[in-house]
Amino acid sequence: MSDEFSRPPTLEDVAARAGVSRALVSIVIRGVPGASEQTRQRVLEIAADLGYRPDSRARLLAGRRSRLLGVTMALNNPFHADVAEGIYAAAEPLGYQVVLSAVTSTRDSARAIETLLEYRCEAAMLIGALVRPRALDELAQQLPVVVVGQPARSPHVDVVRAADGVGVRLAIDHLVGLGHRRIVHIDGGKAPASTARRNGYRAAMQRAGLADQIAVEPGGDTEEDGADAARRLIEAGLPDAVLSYNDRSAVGLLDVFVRQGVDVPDDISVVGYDDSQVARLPYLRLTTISQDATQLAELAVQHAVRRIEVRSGDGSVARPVADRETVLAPHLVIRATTQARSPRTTGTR
Amino acid sequence: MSDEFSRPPTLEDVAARAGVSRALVSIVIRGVPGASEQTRQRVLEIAADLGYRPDSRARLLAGRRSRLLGVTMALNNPFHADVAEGIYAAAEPLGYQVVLSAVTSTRDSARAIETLLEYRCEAAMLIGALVRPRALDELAQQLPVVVVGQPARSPHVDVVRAADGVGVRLAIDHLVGLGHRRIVHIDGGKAPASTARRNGYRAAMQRAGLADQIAVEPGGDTEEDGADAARRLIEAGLPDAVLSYNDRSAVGLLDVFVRQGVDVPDDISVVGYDDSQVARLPYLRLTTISQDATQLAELAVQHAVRRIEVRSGDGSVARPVADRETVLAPHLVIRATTQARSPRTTGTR
DNA sequence: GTGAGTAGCTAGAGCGCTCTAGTCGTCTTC
DNA sequence: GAAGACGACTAGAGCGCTCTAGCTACTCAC
Repeated sequence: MSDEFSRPPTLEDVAARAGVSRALVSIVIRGVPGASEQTRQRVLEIAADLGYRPDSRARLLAGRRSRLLGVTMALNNPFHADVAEGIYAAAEPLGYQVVLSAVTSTRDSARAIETLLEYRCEAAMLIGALVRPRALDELAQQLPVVVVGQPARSPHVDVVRAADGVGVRLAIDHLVGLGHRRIVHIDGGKAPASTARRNGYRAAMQRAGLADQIAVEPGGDTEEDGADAARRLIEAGLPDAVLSYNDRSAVGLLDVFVRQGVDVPDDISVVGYDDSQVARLPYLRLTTISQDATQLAELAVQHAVRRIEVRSGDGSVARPVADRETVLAPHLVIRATTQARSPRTTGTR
Repeated sequence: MSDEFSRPPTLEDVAARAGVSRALVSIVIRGVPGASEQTRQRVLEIAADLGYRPDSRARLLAGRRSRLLGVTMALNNPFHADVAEGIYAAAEPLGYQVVLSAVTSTRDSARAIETLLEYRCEAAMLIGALVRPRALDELAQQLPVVVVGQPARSPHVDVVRAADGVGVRLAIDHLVGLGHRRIVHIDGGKAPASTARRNGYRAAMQRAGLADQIAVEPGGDTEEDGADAARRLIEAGLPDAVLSYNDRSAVGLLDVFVRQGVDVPDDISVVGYDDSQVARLPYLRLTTISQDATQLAELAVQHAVRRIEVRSGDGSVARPVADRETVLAPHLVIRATTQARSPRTTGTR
């Protein structure tokens, strides 16, 4: 009873039981060629019988490569969670393992990154990284770095993100196609991508011949910001449609509209941004712009792996290294909050 | 340029530069006694200068203990995220590091647990574990296991969770105190804790002398389930108040109520369960029952550490081991969706 | 002056793996 | 039948740390 949990078996134990060398067991366990089918079976059986489980600390230490992909993320951010899920899914088929290091209120990103370095990850993937450019550069000197979901200043890191301008234009074109002309943009304020989205909105309106209709309403990235904007909009007279900085803000808009008797989409069309979980809620069904977290994740893993392999490849003839930055085209997800301007004349599809 | 990222410095490198032994540098880096203040400073300086960073793989392998706490969680679950944050916060002061292993759509809990074992964690903490009792028992034979947020069948694992019966009673007592009598429970269907909450509801109603008012409306754990229930409620005639299985279901209820012109809380009071992020949204302000993820996390870490230390302590005189299960009392969070039955006579506080 | 105690340091044996450089026996090839 | 190739296996040197045991020089009590 005092030995409730005994020391886990090692390669040595398996080797002894099988009457072969440690090295051979290692070969069998790793599934590499170099053992006869017969011994392979026997060793595998004994290993299973003993409950042998490779010790990843030792394995990592002894191997010349760790095949570890470090990922930092904010635990409470659903978008980060989606990307992280995608990274797991994309990394395993390529033979890489993922080390998650969370950024929380008691654990800043510097600490999270430190952990990745201590584990000797081969690359660091920073989701929505809140890292100072200087620190980013410094990190990039130690291992390949991929920033996911945001632009980054540093020329030494890879970036995988969605094109804000394109996303906004998709939304505007959709609304214009539905016959709307007075399309207001609810701004994101100080939030990361808001400048890009605001500029994208202006350009898209201009392109649609609606330069005279350009109207940016101050906002932010929370539901409350959206709700405030909605109240001002109602007071000032409703436009045809609204393009919100993000889904959260759009949810605030919708809430106020519903409570004030403004029907969406009969009275006004609303488009969000992000295609977060909330946009898909059956009672919300928000039309929005999707950043496709899964694809972002896939590309981010590709970037990371490419950098790793360039680095470990022979340095003599430098392989052509692809672009530092991959910008994805977001796409429009049409749900129930947008509709043609005058249902009577245009029909609702 | 071919050596863009050079091999990170080791203890050996620092020792050579400082003209001392590896062991002494180790002593300094770990901050344990055994070095003079003078050498300590010098070594630390050189280490910083070289950019030395301990290799956790080697450290883990060499030490007799890993001081690692393994945590499995569903990445996209906000409640899990809250608990994980709490675990990080509680573990570090005790000198334990956290290894996160995510459960995703491409990575089941067995795989997640496997990873924890390969890292030789000293305990496994399973948040909202979807693990078969048999597998749980098997796991518990290998290391201490703490299940967080859910009851568990196995007598060999620790459990830290909130008391559903108490939570429901708090909600009912609150509503009764506000003068409500016709209080309907929207059921959770097949969801984990729904039986406990349903029974708690019945008991609490009985206790309040409202046995004749007991009414359980079928539901589930999503917004849609809540919305369906709301529609049926409106058709059948509104009760005084509703206690929902969880916040998500309550959000569905609120949405339908608002759209149908039912005023909350004037016409009906609504109480959710979980105190998830959504309940706190400024435009929702849902009265709900909080499970206090932070405290759950703290207690879970305490359980884990206690088991670890009992195990590593001398097995001769078994230390008294506390209860396997800690059940926390949830508490009521009063927000804007509950109100006294008749504001005119009772006042709203 | 001797022995004990102590602070500050080092040597060296692991930890559980991977990987290189073999060895040994059997099969081909001309 | 000698040379070479190949498949199956082993020995042993690390990987970068921690930890025990021991060594040296210095202090102090008696």
